[in-house]
Amino acid sequence: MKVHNAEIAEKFNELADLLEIKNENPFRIRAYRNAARLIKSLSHEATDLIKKEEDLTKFPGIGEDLAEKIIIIVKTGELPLLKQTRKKVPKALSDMMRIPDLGPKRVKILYDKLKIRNISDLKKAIKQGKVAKLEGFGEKTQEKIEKALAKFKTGEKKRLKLVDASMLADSLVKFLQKIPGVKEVIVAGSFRRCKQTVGDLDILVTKSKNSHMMQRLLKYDGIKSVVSQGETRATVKLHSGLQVDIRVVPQESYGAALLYFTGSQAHNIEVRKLAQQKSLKINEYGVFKGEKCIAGKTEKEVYRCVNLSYIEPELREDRGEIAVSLKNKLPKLITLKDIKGDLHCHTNVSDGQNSIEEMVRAAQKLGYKYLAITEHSKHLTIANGLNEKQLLQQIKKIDKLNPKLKNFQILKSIECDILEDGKLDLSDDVLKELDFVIGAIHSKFKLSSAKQTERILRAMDNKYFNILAHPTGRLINQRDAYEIDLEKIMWEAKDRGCFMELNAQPDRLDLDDVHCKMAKESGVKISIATDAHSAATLEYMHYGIDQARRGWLSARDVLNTRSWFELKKLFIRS
DNA sequence: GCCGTTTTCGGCCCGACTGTTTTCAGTCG
Repeated sequence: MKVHNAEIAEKFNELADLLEIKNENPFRIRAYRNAARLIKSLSHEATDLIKKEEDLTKFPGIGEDLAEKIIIIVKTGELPLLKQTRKKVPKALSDMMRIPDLGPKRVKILYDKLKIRNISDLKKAIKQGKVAKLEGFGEKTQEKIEKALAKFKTGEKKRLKLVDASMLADSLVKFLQKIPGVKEVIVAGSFRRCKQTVGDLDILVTKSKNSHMMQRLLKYDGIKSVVSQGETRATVKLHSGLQVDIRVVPQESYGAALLYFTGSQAHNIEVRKLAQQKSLKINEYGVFKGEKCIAGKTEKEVYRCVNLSYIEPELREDRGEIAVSLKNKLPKLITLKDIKGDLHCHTNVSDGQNSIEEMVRAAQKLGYKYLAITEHSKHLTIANGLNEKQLLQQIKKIDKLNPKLKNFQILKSIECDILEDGKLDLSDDVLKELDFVIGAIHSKFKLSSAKQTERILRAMDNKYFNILAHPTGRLINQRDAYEIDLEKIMWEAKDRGCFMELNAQPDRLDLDDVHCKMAKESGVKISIATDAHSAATLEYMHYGIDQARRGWLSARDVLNTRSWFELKKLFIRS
């Protein structure tokens, strides 16, 4: 069985939890956590790197010992040190640390004094009022834990999709901006870094001295409860369950605060380490030389203090951006303005809502030069997929429409099903009449990785195949990616002159950021496409751009930053 | 456990808020 990066990371994280409860050296614990984070963010499976005998110690934070441990996990699926540690500290204590207000210290006290080994022990002890009597706990803490327990379910905390968080953020930001004395309001955190999902919102506010922003904030009708509230910081929960942290900072600290609250935490730590090396100190109020503040108004000047060129928020994940920025070699990231057209959308001929004409008008309004109409093919009956005859009719219709358009081209295409054996759903006789062909998997998601990979490679063997749509098939928070060897597919796509899609539907975002970077490294160009099923959703393009930027993509890495004239040549396979 | 114009030891990012304290530890981001 192949061990995935996420499983390796999980083992290191659990080990870190247990060692923390054992009160071990905090820096050793941090090393395990750093390693877990690093492994999760790798664009390659550790299993594959080890197979290729690559030296894992080249990654920052991985030394001889951790490299050896990763190899053991990959080879045996086990981490001996973790097994031993579980004998001294029960695994369930690590789960208990997920409960708010319970950290390693309190979990240890509960375990030592009350023999609490799991959640149900904890519930019992609270009922008997034993927890409140423990040193360092008290009535209020017991009450808080009791409340948290009522909601606590094991497993990952649900993160909101960026599109959903966006609606909640917009409305709150508008409310804050109307409060007298409030100057700037910006959502920082993972939202500003455009992560595909966000766990909470971090909102940064600057205001005049006499503004009673914090008091007025509590009048916002979206707030369900107040977790904490001070002069410069408040934490509230919205009715949707989303937690919001609001921080007030002085105007002169705006840049330093924005940098700090944008994160990621790992990125900030690296920046601060650089400062430390230069005997500077960076906190959310500025850059300090001794007592003296030497920068802080803008993010750019904070970065400059430690010899870094400005790093776009989407890159701040500690995935190598610091080292590249030191050399001033960061890529110029793609922007929405670079996009010249959309290469994937549906009309009411298959399962879309609008006519071709309506879709075209919407695309022109967005300033595009072309729009590809890509209906489903016949195998996808549920979506009114087209057969050969129907597709030929649509081709004719588009040929009639095109001469009437000024400075705009409708492209003839199809989102053709890839059948289980890797054949395409429509005959070559019709496919050859199209400007290009998108291939997609809409069935048999459960094939083995080897079979699914082979299926896609066979489809790409067809010389009319150009772009692989939503390559992993995942739906955020709903459906996992199907098992495929994406790295192999990318190399083979490059070989055949095929391309990958970044599907910009907010619940797909497929390829994701890490895979985009992998594609860039493989030399495969990407089509950022909305897969719009209505005129309005052609505007989802920016969600794709967000992830592309997180994947380090420049305009040249993306197909549809090109004119149709230039693009046409890339679609002709030799 | 990692790392090195402090290179094999001795450091390792930094501050706000809460509750339980009476000056601070724990948790969180």
